[in-house]
Amino acid sequence: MFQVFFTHLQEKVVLSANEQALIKTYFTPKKLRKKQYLLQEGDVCRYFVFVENGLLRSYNVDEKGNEHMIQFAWEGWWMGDIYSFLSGELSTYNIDSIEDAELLMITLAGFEEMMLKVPVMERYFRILFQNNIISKERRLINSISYSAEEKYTRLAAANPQLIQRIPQNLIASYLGITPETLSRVRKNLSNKK
Amino acid sequence: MFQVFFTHLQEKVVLSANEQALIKTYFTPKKLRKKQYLLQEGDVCRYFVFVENGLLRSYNVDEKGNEHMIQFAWEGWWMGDIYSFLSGELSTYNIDSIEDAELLMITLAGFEEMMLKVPVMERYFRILFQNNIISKERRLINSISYSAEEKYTRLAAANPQLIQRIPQNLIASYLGITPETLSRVRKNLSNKK
DNA sequence: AAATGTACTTGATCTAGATCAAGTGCATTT
DNA sequence: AAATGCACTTGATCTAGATCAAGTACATTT
Repeated sequence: MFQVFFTHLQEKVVLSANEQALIKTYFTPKKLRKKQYLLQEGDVCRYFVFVENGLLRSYNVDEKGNEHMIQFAWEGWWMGDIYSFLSGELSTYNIDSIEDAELLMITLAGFEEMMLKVPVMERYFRILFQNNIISKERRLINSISYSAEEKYTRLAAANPQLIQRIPQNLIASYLGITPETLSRVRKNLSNKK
Repeated sequence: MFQVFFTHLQEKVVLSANEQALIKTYFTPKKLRKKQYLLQEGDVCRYFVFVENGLLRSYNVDEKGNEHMIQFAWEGWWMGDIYSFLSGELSTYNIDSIEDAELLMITLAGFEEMMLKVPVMERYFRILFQNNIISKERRLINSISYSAEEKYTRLAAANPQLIQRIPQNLIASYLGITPETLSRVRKNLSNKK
């Protein structure tokens, strides 16, 4: 259950057996079936979760009922509404699973205590967040700078696994375009070849 | 020269006088005149910089010559191309100053050594990056979910200082809309009142 | 196996925002 | 003080992508 987790941690920091054992105690495993919610808007995000396997998504729903994909997370990724998690404010996010998933969950109290007891986790999260900023910044540049077709081809180039694994209508939403436009963009690209 | 800097640090972590003295040694002060470059595309981003005062911007320039604002940074903010800084790869970013600025610069070697010598800086940057993720995620949601008018009003609500301090054409670029559209949006909003 | 639902495609139309173009008012340079 | 150059505005037109609508193909439920 902690296999992917510790593999992922050890890619960024070195952990002793003692530290690993201690870290484990802060997490609660949880299984989530396809389509089940982990968080619904209006609730507080009480857990920051690591995905051992499976696939989750987070999204907002606007006044017209349209979903806007914020993030996808599969094996080795973290998921949550960090703002709500840290501040205790109500979340506007929905989080549910696209595929059956196994998760490791930590509360805010656990998160904070773990940092004090296992200081190397400060380093781990510093590096994790650092990388996250880089990818969010890229997505942002993509979003403000390019046409629908370019957004898609750049995403496909930077993140081919995402294209294979995520349904097309969710990719469209992730890019901020309609499913119809994405369908036409793809048709267009396949004709070009 | 380090006033804003240590005030900012102490908002997030506690530092002894010794730690402060040691931290200082890793930074080089620099003054940057209005319109001067700190980084040009094609160069490697050798410094991560803290803005003591003044105002910087980072942006990409696309094939058509259009600028796309990535970030603004004034007193108390950090600026750089984190990806290029950490990886040593060439940057696509340009960074220059909108207002005369005083900066504190650290190299990658300095950054890494500082983390080892003053471990509480891991915590500082973890918290800094954490907050940065929250604001980038908001900007991203704004970008994929809303109309030009909504993008502007939401930015103005979340970040009124930005509206006051940044020229309108740069705000337009930051939002991913044209200056003409932003001008019309503002006219429209002032008529509504 | 039938029925229902959902993802995706394709076509027709509409519209928000881009583009192009000209004009105004400041600020900076000479 | 004149001249040059931006930032911003306003108008006219164009277009990429949204919306609306219908049809097809799987997948899931009953």
